[in-house]
Amino acid sequence: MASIKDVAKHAGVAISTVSKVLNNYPNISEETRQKVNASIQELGFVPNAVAAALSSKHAGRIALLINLTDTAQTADEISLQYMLGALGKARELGLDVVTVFFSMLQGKTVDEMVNYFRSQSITGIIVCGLSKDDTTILKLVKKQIFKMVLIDVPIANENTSYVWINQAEAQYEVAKKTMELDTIPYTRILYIAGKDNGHVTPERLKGIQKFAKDYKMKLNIQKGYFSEKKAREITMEYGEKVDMIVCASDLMAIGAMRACMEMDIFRPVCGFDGITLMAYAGKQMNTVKQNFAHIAEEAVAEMNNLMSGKTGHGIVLDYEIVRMEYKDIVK
Amino acid sequence: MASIKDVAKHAGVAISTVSKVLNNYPNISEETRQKVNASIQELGFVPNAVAAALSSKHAGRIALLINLTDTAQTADEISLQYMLGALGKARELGLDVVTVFFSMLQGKTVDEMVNYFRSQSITGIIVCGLSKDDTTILKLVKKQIFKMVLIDVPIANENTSYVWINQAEAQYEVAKKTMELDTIPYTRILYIAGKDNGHVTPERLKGIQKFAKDYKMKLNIQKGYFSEKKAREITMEYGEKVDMIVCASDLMAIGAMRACMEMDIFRPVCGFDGITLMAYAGKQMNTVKQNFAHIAEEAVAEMNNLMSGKTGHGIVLDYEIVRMEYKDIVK
DNA sequence: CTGTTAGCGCGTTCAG
DNA sequence: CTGAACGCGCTAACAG
Repeated sequence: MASIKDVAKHAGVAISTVSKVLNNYPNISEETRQKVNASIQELGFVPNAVAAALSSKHAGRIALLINLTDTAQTADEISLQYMLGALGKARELGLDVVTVFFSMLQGKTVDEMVNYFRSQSITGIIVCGLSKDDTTILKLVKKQIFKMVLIDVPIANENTSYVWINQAEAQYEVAKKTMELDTIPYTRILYIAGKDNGHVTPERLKGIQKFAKDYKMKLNIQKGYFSEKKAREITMEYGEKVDMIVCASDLMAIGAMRACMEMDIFRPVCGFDGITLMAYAGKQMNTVKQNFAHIAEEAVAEMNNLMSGKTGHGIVLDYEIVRMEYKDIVK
Repeated sequence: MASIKDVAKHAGVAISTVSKVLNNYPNISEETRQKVNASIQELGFVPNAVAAALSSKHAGRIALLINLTDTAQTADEISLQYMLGALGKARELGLDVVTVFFSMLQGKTVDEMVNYFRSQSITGIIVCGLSKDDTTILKLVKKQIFKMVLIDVPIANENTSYVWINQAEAQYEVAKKTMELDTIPYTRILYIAGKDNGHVTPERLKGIQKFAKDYKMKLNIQKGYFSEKKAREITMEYGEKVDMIVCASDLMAIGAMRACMEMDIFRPVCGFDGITLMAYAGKQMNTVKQNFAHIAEEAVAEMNNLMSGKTGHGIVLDYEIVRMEYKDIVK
């Protein structure tokens, strides 16, 4: 196992010189850089990330904090896509990532969390699925001890940044596209919202409210709590009295659609997220397709900026309005 | 940020004494042990995993290698459950885990993989979703450079071990339970197998073959490649001519069930794995429910054994035969 | 532009 | 049973 010392000996230079070449430091002559790189190649040397992390405090160990919502194992796709994007990008940027689930932090105080992350030499934290109920983690954000990038929670300052899509606009657009499928004018709309404690819920609500206003529609807002069953019950109760059902998540859209099918009525339903499960609803449905892997990639990139001393300014990414059905996914 | 040095000072002992307490070394008086533990509590000290990994070569940084099968985003639940179990148990045992997806290793040679893991100070690797096609990783196993624990691939020696369930027996049992739902004797059975390159496929096949033999049934074996669509096509072709359809995965069972519904025939169908999606098939179905999180926990525990110098002997875990339907999951 | 010298925080002999 | 001393592989001042 070749170490930096071996490379230095092989190239006939000092250890620190090798280190400087590795980290792209400025004051190195092109000649020695070549020489060192040649030795690195020859010995098949790969720098030891652990030692690097221990030595330089600034170095890039980051935690990927994932909130696995107990309500929906079927929405696991989202978490996994986050991870896929984040871990891939991190490796590309040479950052070491520790994956942490919310459940592993449960019951911990802010100080305990700080100790935990510090003990792991973690300096940056990316958070997926933060809700307003996670007060301890929100406190952690406010303390600004670590560089943090939040997904779907717009907070930005010197140590914090975020990545999300324009929720209000997306909610507006998917409703509009769904309405336009029909030529008959709609006048009544049922909106099944998420949880009050979600950061996206009020934004999406704004979107649908603007939509209802723009198109002069009567809006019935019900809380579905991102639950398939709740959405189903709401639809059973109000579905018949509206022209169209807009849901703040795919899972709820599935519940709503199932309710319609069971009542044997037809109402256009649309969802939000674009998970594969959507296709199992039984009928075609519109939804807002988010590219979660890409969102996570951008989050890591933004973390990299933050760690380089740049102030977070937040990143707004694109989405797509798509129409999904069973045959699309079964290949 | 309290370090081991602070703890030592606070407790009035040497650093090494604290270290010994932390690592449960024998020659420490109960009195000093108490004293040190008290200081640890008081200072909220958490050992720095990075420094520990650097210092002791044997120490526990392990990689969790996950194969995200491109075929089924909907089966993400399995991967995520593996991760949940593994990361939780690892934290409990004080092991540092690096999550790695197969896709990040694609195109790498064995030597490159070795370099990669070594550069991360990784000494143990847990592999989820290994197939016979992953020749490079199998070479890595044979080299025995790292301690490895394989899920569903029975290889055991000084540096390798595995965790799995009795595939043949489970396949037999789920078929039996499904048959017993009816009072009419069955004579023809359609088996939709997985991939030839899977390690579980031949085992499950053995199970169904024994079942067919024991109950004197005619067995039609078709390869479904774990594809929902393929299973659907197979069922379209052969479904009508059999009394019962046994599938080597839930996803294929869904495909088979959908085909039956479309052809408007009824045939009992059963699956394998117990993923939530199963409930979206449209009808009740039996399946083999595996506790993936627990499987992963055991894998980490076995890795811990391996790293302590114990020889791998493999671990066989339990499964459950369950009946799933939509209303079970919608809460 | 390059080499020397300290540590990072911890595990591990080996004297006492 | 305890503690001083050394080193893991690397980065980061500081000299030269």
